[in-house]
Amino acid sequence: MTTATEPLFFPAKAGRASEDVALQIEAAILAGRLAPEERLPSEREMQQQFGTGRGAIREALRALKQKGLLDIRKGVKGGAYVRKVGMINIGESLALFLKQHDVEPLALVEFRESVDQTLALLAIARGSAEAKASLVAMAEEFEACLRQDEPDADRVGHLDRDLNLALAGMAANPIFEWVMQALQRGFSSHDYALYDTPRYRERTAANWADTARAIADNDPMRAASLIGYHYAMLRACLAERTVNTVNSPLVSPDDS
Amino acid sequence: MTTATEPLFFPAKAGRASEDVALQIEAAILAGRLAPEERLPSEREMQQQFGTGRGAIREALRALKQKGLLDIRKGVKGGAYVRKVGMINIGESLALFLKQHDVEPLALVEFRESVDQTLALLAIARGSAEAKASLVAMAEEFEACLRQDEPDADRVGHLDRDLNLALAGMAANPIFEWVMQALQRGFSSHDYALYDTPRYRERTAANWADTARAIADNDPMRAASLIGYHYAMLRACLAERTVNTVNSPLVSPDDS
DNA sequence: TTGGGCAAAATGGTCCTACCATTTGCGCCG
DNA sequence: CGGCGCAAATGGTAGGACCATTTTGCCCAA
Repeated sequence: MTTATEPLFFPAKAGRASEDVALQIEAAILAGRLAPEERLPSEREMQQQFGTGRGAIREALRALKQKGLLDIRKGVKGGAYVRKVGMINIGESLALFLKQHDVEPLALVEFRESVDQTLALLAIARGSAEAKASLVAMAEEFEACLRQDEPDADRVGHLDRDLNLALAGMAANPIFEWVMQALQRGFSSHDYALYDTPRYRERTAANWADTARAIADNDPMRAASLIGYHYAMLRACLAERTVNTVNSPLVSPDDS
Repeated sequence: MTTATEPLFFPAKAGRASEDVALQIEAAILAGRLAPEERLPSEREMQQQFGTGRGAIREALRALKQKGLLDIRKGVKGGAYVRKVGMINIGESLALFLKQHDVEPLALVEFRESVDQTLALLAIARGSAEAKASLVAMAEEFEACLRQDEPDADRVGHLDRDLNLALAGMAANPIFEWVMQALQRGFSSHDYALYDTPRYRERTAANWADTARAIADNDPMRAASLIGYHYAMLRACLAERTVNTVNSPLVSPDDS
């Protein structure tokens, strides 16, 4: 508490001033010296603290914003705010990857099946009774929603997403959550295909509910079997719409 | 071929000029209008094509560089070059995530074991005979390297990385390669712990070689068992260095 | 007293201009 | 013929001015 106005930033320099600035700010964030939701000094202030031009500051902030660490607002009370979350903008990286390589849907399905199988095991082993009950409730709500003649596509997508994330959360492993979060954007559009096809819709919904119950009942083999069935259906469904959707958007970047 | 000097970029826009510029360039890259290794116009040229100031151009380029789409060089013949690679800066995202949440190493181990098990199955099923032979050769070279009294840490790290990526490549699924690529940075530092401990070193090397042979012999159960053993050792090794390294760097960002 | 609207201040967004640093390549000189 | 250095191209930085947006609060009117 000796110095209330700790410098926090050193005058930086080395030809790559902007990178230096970015590194210092990032370090301050990761070290916790800048808490989430906290506001950084204004550009004109930092320009003096760093002893550099405003352009360098702006480029550093732009990079950190792109990196997902900052949130920049205009107007008085504006400025750079430290972003709280972490999982964000990962999905964007995967979306970019999918766009550049236009990877076939089956590869995505395959990967997700692998993750889901492990996830089910971990969820059974570590999920609390409440979490398991909640998962079953969600799955049954999902089932009810899909049984309707006119399912609300938005709601279906949301419930499906929540189900997957709930399952990932029960595994008590942040990496799985991270990957799941990243994958959501990329494959949700394919999952929708499953729900759009009436023939698969009911079976898929019932299967989800059965899977949730198997997890709640601590029956790993049954859960694995049901998950396998889910993806078998998804593969079949995708096979049916072979070259039908030649150039579907696949993923939609939302730059909010 | 009607217009040799296709405009390629529209003059744009008010308010969010830099974002607009970034979007146009990104779109041009993803649409293939800008090929990898191709060089964009100089900042001073683009500043005219876009009808904007140079600062806006620079901020856009900075964002795209951070995004992993561009590579910027100085001097004459310098400028912005479209990056060829695909796996881009995913690893950086994960490294950031690990730093922010300081996730325990065991979570990482757990996830990678899950991925590796699937990877081995896919490699057996899809890997060509040449690829399998190559994997065995690499594993044996790795083993030889680790048997030395004074293993070259750099070389060990490189070989370990190449082994993992080779395995991922044999799965013929870009997503697995993508994830593996992402995990390398965050994980390698822990793997090194295994190789630094003499007691585990030889066993680990031999185990890698055995695993490669099991894959080459199309023996999935044996491969699975060996992989399990690898991670059992890694867990034990990590357990031994419990709170010893309280605040180790874990991952080191290299902004080359 | 209270409500609404307007003005001022803070702050990011942009443009401009000049200059510095680095890299490449060409031409000059030995 | 060859090496060395200078000039041009280009990104990197500095500083200043102005615009756009948003918040705050003041002032006037009902």
